[in-house]
Amino acid sequence: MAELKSNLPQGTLDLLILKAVAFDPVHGYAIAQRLEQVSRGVVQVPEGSLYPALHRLENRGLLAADWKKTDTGREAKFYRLTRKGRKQLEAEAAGWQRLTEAIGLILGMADGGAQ
Amino acid sequence: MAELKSNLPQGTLDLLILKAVAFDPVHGYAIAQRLEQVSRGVVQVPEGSLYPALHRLENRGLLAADWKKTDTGREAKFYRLTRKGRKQLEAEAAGWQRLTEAIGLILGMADGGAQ
DNA sequence: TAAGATATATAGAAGTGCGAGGCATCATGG
DNA sequence: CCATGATGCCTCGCACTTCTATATATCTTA
Repeated sequence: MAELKSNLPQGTLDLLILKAVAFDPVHGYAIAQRLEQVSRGVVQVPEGSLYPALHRLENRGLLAADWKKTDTGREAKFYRLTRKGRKQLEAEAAGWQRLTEAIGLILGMADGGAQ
Repeated sequence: MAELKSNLPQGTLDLLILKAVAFDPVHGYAIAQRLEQVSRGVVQVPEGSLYPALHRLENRGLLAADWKKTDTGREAKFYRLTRKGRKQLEAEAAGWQRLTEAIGLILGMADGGAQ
């Protein structure tokens, strides 16, 4: 069994959370599930990473939260994007794309070809 | 000026260094320049990140180093991939691709469609 | 009443990146 | 002859994030 766990690079989790919340208010537990589902299990978010990240984003004013009832009738903290958070999401998404393109260039370097 | 500094996500630097060294032995200073050039300036590697990373990779047995003379006649530490390092590079490159695809799926989620 | 899924939270450990500094050599030009 | 800038290596310590482990509580089902 090789390493099937795909640890998220530092800073990436915030972007994913912002994106997961962008559509409609969701509570933490569901965010993790949503990310895992959409990424087909590649992205996994342990709770010890998720909740500190949510509080971080809330403190920075990128997320806001309200307590509501879930479908199952339990109280849960539903997070939503603030205006600032949406802006941040756009910026981070663009930055991510720039970065992946740049790294793509590097990984595309010939390493067996000529020079 | 917005944030023009492109911080590398944690763990990515190792991959880039391994790749930069994969073709031929290079010394640290040149690795940073190579990465910056190929990525068109998006990836920047400060020395405070570079040298600790090189030592890390050497200690893990992924890189090996020899002192040689550069074109300019100066002594420099040339790093090369070990067999283990090459294997690691392949694994990390594959992992990176899996990850970017997964994140691509997430970022591709509709968030502004309805409502 | 026990188990398992749902749901939130914190503490501590571990790892990484980066700024700031220090050292040394070589080429250039005043 | 000496100052400057580019080359080239290195370490210290802060800051930040992630993960493992743990604690708590509710609801459903058996």
